[in-house]
Amino acid sequence: MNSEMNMGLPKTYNPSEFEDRLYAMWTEKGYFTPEVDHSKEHYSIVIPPPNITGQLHMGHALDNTLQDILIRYKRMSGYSTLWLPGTDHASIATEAKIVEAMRKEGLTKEDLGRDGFLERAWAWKEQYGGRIISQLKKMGSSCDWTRERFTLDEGCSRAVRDVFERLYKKGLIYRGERIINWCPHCKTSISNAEVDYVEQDGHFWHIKYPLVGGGGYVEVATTRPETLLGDTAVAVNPEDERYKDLIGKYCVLPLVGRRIPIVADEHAQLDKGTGCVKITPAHDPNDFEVGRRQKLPMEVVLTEDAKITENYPKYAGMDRYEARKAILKDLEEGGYLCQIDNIKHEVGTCYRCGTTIEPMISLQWFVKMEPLAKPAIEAVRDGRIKFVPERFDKNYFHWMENTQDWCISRQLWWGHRIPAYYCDKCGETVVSADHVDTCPKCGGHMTQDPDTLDTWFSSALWPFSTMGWPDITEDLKYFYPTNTLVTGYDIITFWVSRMIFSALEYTDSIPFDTVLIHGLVRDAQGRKMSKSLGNGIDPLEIISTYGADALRFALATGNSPGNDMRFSDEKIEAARNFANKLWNASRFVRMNLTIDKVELPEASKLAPEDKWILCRFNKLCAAVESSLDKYEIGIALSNLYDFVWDIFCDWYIELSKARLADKESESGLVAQNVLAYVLTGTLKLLHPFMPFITEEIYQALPHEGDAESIMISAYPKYDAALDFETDAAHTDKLIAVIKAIRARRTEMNVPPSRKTKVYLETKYEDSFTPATFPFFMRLASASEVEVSADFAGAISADNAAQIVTDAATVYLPLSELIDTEKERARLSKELEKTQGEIKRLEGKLSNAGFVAKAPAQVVDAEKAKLEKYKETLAAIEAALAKLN
RNA sequence: GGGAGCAUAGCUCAGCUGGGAGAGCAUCUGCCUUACAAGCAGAGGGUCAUAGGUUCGAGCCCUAUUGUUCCCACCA
Repeated sequence: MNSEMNMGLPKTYNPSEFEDRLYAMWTEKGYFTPEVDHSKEHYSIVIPPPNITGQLHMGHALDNTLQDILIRYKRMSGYSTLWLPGTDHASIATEAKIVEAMRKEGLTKEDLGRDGFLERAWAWKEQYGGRIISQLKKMGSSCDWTRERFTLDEGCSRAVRDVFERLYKKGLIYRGERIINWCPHCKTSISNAEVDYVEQDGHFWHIKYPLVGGGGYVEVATTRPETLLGDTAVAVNPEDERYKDLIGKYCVLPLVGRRIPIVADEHAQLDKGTGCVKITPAHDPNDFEVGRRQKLPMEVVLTEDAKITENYPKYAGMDRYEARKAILKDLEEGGYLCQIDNIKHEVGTCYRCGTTIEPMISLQWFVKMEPLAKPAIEAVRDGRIKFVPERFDKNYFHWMENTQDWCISRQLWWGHRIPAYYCDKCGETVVSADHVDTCPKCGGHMTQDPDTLDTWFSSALWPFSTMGWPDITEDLKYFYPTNTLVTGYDIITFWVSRMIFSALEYTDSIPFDTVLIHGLVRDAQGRKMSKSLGNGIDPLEIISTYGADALRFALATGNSPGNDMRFSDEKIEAARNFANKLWNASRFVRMNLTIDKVELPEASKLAPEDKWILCRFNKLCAAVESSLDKYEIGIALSNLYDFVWDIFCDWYIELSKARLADKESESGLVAQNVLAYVLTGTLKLLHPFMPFITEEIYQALPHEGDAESIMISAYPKYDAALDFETDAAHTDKLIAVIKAIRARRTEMNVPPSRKTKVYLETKYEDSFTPATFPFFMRLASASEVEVSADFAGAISADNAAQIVTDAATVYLPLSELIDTEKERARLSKELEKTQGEIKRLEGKLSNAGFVAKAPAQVVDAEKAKLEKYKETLAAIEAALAKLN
């Protein structure tokens, strides 16, 4: 074939040559931007907005591959499809990054001031915030970039202020002094969800607190001895007989000398430690509660950078760990330290920086969760929102049912500033979405709260804030609620649950109906990919060496919802090989096409193998659709893989070659049309998974009368007219016989170059018409073929290998290679095996319980199997008889 | 302490509502058969973790056990 015939398809598959070009073409044509078309159903997804600080990693690659598959599938299936992209301002992460960069220049936040800092932050966002977006484009993500949003843009900010005001007025947002998780490194509060508990080695220090007035001591134990400075009581359980007499008495706090009461509180457990607990209300969440119940004073001993306060001059200014050492030394010298245990315990750390968090008493803003959680639980319980796989709803329920009030204020500058204003003069608090300058009460000047909101507060509004809410825009009316949310199980609590209660509260609607959960992408050894391990695989490098389609294929194949997956070189190579296979099969088809318009010939003109491939293709359409509708993306893709490789390439293309020898003949033209029809359809089915290669090939194939781009063509559907099941059975028999011949020849070490005559003894002569003879010559090394219902002794069994299949008995005249004894042994073995099967089936069918209780179609299938085995048995017996 | 997942071929994993186990890679054998050696044709390899149970029938459902991973929880 010369190269002009091969328009648009170079000999080697080189994805980097066309991927960017096609993406630019799609964008230019505006295919990613949907119409608000009320005659169509909508399908929408909002992207989990990546952090502007982020670089594309395998997690994003997987998440976006899955979303793009769904979006492209729905788009081709006739929905008006919106995939709304954007990025997250990521308050802590971004601020930390900028502060770090400033530190290198010798600058602090305070040096720049709030406005100066924000200016710098925005400049940083302009410079780097788009990086991840361009990386998403390399993946082929068909997001509507004309609708791109940012959690800190004007619209999202307005939604945030609006929600804050509403919740405040409803009493669902309040400000109060609570124990919060404080990160001494980030110097901000963080929510409970942002605390990671990691196991660490630690100690249990047992300390004696002498009783006032002598008469001994109480022994308490702690993992954080430095908090001793803040103790304002010792608690014992009211039921504890050992300490009954001590309740109401006082002990002396070692090193400090403060008199502290011994109180009775449920918090102290009888069977734990000594039964006495030191109470530090300002630095421990439990103790805080005890302090409230017992009306204990609160003693703050740590500053916001976790140093001891001025109140304790001996330790003032020491870091918490320095202070711990110093205090332990002093305790020991004072004879207060009585025992040290080594323990492993879970220590709370900041999920961003890993610093051990410090529980602190602090004035913060909170969202009251209980009233919001209730309807959110209900929405999942009654099935309006579905998790895929379902088991993740347990996670969700557990979190929602036990969630505590959400601390939303952060001591950061980069983020949504809290829309609360305090009067400088009278102290009045006003919460308002609009800026407030003067106090409505006294006319004094009002100052806005300096704090900003938790990043997740704005992410929680993402599905509707991005569509213009609180305005009721056309987009909101048409595309909201969205359909599918695709995300990893690691952010169900952070994000998914908060979107659900937010949407229900503010928009009176669910935000999406399905949450598709995927797992983590791990490395080849199954380890989490992480910066510190340095085992991360860069998706962009994978794209540049193997192509985006291969990456997408590797991530989607064999991936089942909710499960982690491993990524390895073998996997990506297998994916690339598949792309290459598809490429070459397409080249074959393209170079054999003389037609410039593809039309499926009428059924009467189709050869059996045409009907066979059409029938298989048709079933594939049904299987892919049903898998995709169930979010079984991995299964859909493996069906496609098998079809392309085993069915289309290994069999149909090979079978078509005989007729393509004369392309202009009627049968040659039929073959061309069927080849092109099935290939085009297969490309369409594959397009959501591998958008680039399918488009590139589609453009090289004739597609007159079809869409100008594969991405806006119609997704192939099951078509009853193509269900040629009975005709396809002929080709199934043909394939079975060819395979049996090949296997036998290999077993007997007959080289492919040695052609043999094939004698086919069969009662299915319809399946083995002379039109099938060339297949035996091409695919089974046949020199010629003869078919008969019964060769009746015309062939000597001593001179021919006998191959028994349920469709035919084949004789291969290979006289000098025949060892009668071996033949007999082989046939006897097959006989035995077949008899075993028959016995098993007969047993099953004579089982009254089976026949009575199994579904009729199962029983019928078993009966049919039995008949087949009986036929095979007869054929083997005949073959054996001939050996004698 | 509570909850969940996983355990299937040498490796990595599929296996949909129960009807005699599959793929990729690896291994072995033979092929440059003009789309593809990133390929073609064959082959070997599994008491589906263990023990019970339900069922006519269990990789699949139930119970327990073992190993493993993860999530949640304020254990002084």
